[in-house]
Amino acid sequence: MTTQMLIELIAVLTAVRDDVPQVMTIDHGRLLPSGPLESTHRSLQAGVRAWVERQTGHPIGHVEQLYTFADHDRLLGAEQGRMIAISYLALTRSHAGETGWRDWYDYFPWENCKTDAGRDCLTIIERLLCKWVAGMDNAAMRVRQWQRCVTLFAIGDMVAWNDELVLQRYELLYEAGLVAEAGCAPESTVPGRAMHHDHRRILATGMARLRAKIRYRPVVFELMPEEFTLLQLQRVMESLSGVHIHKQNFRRLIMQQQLVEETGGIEENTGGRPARLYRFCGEVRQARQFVGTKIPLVQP
Amino acid sequence: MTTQMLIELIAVLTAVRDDVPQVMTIDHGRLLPSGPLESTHRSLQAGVRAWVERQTGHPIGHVEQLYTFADHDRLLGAEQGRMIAISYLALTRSHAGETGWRDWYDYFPWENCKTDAGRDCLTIIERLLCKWVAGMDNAAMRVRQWQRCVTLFAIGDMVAWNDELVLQRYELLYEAGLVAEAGCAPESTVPGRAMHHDHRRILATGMARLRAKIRYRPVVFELMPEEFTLLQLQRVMESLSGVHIHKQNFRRLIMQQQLVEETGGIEENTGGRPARLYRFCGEVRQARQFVGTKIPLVQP
DNA sequence: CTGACTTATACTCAATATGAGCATAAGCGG
DNA sequence: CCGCTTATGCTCATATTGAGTATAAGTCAG
Repeated sequence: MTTQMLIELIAVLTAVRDDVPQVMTIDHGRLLPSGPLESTHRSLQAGVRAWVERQTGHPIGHVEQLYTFADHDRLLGAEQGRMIAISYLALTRSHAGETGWRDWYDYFPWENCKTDAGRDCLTIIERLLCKWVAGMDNAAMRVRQWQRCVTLFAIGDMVAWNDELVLQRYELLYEAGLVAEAGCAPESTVPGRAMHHDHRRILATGMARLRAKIRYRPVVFELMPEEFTLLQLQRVMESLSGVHIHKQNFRRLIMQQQLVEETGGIEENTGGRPARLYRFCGEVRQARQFVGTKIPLVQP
Repeated sequence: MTTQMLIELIAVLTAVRDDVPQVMTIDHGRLLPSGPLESTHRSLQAGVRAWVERQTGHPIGHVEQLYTFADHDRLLGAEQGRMIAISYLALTRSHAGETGWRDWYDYFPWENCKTDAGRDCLTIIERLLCKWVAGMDNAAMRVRQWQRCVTLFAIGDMVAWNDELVLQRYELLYEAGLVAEAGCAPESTVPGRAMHHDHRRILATGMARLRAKIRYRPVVFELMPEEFTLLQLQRVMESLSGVHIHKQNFRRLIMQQQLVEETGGIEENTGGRPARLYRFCGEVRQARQFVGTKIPLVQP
């Protein structure tokens, strides 16, 4: 009846360096840190921590579960039984000169619509999707799938770009055969680095979760240094979400939510007027544990 | 190295009957439908569907993953290996005269602050928590834990009740030794039915997820009949969230989001003026797949 | 048939939140 | 000094939200 199971733990470990969100990888950027659950692991989280630290030498902070997979793809041979993957999102602060870190947007250039490179990538995608839809037999199907392309990739500015749909966009590209993981020809592939197995898909899940979460929980501060200026905070939010923020409104919102307090320090190297330094209010966070970090996001 | 694993699938199957949210149970309300993942199951979701239908005879609709557990409690004997539980939230429509359905609030009476019974229960809890905190040695700990009680249970109306913190509240009561699952004496137990293992905790997870999700995704309609009046929709939202809604504002929000359309039909048995019947707009939902169902919730 | 009571539906109004921009401050390098 | 940068304070129109009033259209008791 019950077959033997192999449980794999996979981590999307994220940090921000020089305003660029990064993910920890192994195998030259082709795999996320991962390994089987062992009997010595006291819990799933402990197992994730153990594997990440063993493979990358990097200790991790905040950890939360993402998703558990057991797809057809993950079926091993009949003798070995089934494979189940439990994925986690982990956040951490600095990382001076460690290897294994890669930019998020090396894997998902189209998610970085703030930059010209991202917009160029979206132009390519739009063309390829158009071709994909045009090649369908069924007219109703064509309409339906084009509608999907339009909403997911905000084609033709009838729909606004939704930064949280990272996974849905990746899955559409996969279905359309435009990513290397789908086994397509290199010339019809969208820009962006591929990964082994379904690790890029898991990375997409983690990015989506983080983009969603920074909007209603003060998790950004897990990625910030102890002291920071408001512009630094804003740049981190922008790079994570891939969307511009109106500076004055951002400050207003952060201040009125009382998530940060002045340290009294001053950052001089701003390139302009010196900026006040702030720190995250851990105490207030304890008291009103469940407030959000609303951010005024603006379209590019 | 790797030990043998037993994967258990657990479902929080929810429906609404007569404006009361209900959960499907087995073993006289002491367990959620559950069973081991078998090699015949094509996927995890398929396994959940199979177990629920086998144990309850009820086919299920919308399914989404909740959480994967592998706590210490779930460690089997050294020979058998470890046990992992993957829990799912499932939604379904009607259920005429089936057995196994139990009210949510039989297990979590304090979550139903709309009713007098719920408010009475909260009074009892407040007293018991007060006693629990008072019995602590460490003064700093006393302050910290009382702060936690105040925010989670909205004691003393400095903090507003947050209906999404179902799990956090249950965990606080567990820590305080006020629920039967914590192995406490029956006389110092908070009202509410217990369950075997950690199934009540999993139910709390499902309730919290659903309460959170109805705010930003049109999932309520999975629980509604084909046609309904706006008051019926409102009552379902209220009973799920356990919070009152301002009637006129609710209508305004639902209408302006264009989530529903008139069927042309009229419901006569309202006890007052007859009401128009509506249906969920599936087509619009397809087009703008990712809009939310904002609801204007009001404190009691 | 009338009046009390129910629910349905339309509309108003004030308080707040949000998006966008202006203005001034305070550093830099020439 | 000027022109550049970023920081920070403030205004203003608009949108969203919370709360209430007003009216419509049924039921039921007498």
